[in-house]
Amino acid sequence: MKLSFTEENYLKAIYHLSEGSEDGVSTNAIAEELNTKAASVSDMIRKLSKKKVIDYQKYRGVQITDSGRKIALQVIRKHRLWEVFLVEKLDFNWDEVHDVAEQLEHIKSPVLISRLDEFLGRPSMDPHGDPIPDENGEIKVSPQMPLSDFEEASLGIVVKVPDSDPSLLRHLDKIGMRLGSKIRVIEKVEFDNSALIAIDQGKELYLSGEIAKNIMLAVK
Amino acid sequence: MKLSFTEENYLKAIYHLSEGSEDGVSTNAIAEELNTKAASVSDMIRKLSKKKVIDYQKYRGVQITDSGRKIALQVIRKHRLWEVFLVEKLDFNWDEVHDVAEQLEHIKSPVLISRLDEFLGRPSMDPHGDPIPDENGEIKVSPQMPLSDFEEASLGIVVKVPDSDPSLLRHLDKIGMRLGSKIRVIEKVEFDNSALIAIDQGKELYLSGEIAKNIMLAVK
DNA sequence: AAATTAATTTAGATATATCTAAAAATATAT
DNA sequence: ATATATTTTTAGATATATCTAAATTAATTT
Repeated sequence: MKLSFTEENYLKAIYHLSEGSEDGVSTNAIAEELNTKAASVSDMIRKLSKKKVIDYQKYRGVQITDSGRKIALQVIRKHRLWEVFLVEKLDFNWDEVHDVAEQLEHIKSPVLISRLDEFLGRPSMDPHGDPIPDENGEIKVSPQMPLSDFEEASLGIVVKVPDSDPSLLRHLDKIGMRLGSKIRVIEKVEFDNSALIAIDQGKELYLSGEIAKNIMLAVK
Repeated sequence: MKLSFTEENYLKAIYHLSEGSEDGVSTNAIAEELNTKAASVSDMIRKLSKKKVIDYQKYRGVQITDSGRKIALQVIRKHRLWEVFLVEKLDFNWDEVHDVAEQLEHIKSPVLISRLDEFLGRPSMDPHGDPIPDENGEIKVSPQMPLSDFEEASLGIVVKVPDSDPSLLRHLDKIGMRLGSKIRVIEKVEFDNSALIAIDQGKELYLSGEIAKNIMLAVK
């Protein structure tokens, strides 16, 4: 199945919009996501439906099919692998990679992506902490544990912080730690369970054991 | 100046076709190069002419302008840098890279290519021995001629092979000839223009005149 | 349930790309 | 130099994409 650049983008948008809900995706939602008009979406929907990558009944929204989901996940896989390449190999900042990856994700080559994956050391997540689907479209939810359980010299990405405690969140904000932040645990202090960490390859600082217990990291 | 994928391909074709000759490039030649019809070429020519990347007078062929050449050379630069990446980093064979590079060359990003160039160690030629233009479109050339023009008992180094013909590249791979291979021309057969050569001071073998014409050697 | 509002589709308009066939211009041969 | 052949352009056809505006369907309110 060969899809155009635009068709792939529609499919990706539909995939993202259907995540977390069983309902069909509305025409208007797709139009908004892709900065286009509902009429254009209607046209494209009929086209994608004919290719069996979505299910569609008039006025009822669309559902992505298994084959459509597989394609969308391959595009997402490519996008995220390229992001890893840009950040790890070409020293892009993670806020600079999106637009380029948006182009690179549409390159068609049977071997390119598997070679790139290997070259990058088969990473499990992109620079923002999002998981990278495998060749079959499977997403492994990466194992995660509190920062306090990490060994010295290990890496993790912030995936969860307690949302119930404003004073903690304010502090995290102040030290520049947010969801997706890359954490390197440099040293663990036995005395008080505090830890010396580096955030996003930047400044080093000590974190109390109390805080470290409350920050969930995905193992990298 | 922002050109579409297709416009860039036209410009690249016109650049290649005008190399080595002062005459304008004919509509038919462009059509053949791009596997399209003369009528379509006429349309595109008017479009590119309006953008001042080519000069054009009806029925008189086209000449690439300085600004057009600059754009073409940037596309070529991108193509060749990506080829280096594919071969050096992703272990592609040099006969596998052309189609992928053909896609990658159209990725638009101000920083991507300079970062890639740096990552690859600012290479001066691609895996086929073609020179890589710099950011300003300058090409550094070394004196070279086809193997078929070499005298008996002369030496050369493989610097270029056509990147468009996988069957030739596969054959060269099989006989152990690659970029940088040291070639000694032992004997030239007048009858069919074939040549007896030695590769890297190793085994001797005959090369047809057809192949010899397509292999560029730097004079040693 | 009827009326109103919102969402979606359809119809038709506009723009673009690329083709075939015919016309026009140029090149070549006698 | 004229006739013939070739190349190139133009005109018109077809296909595609995307928009606006109108029509239709569904959802919400009263």
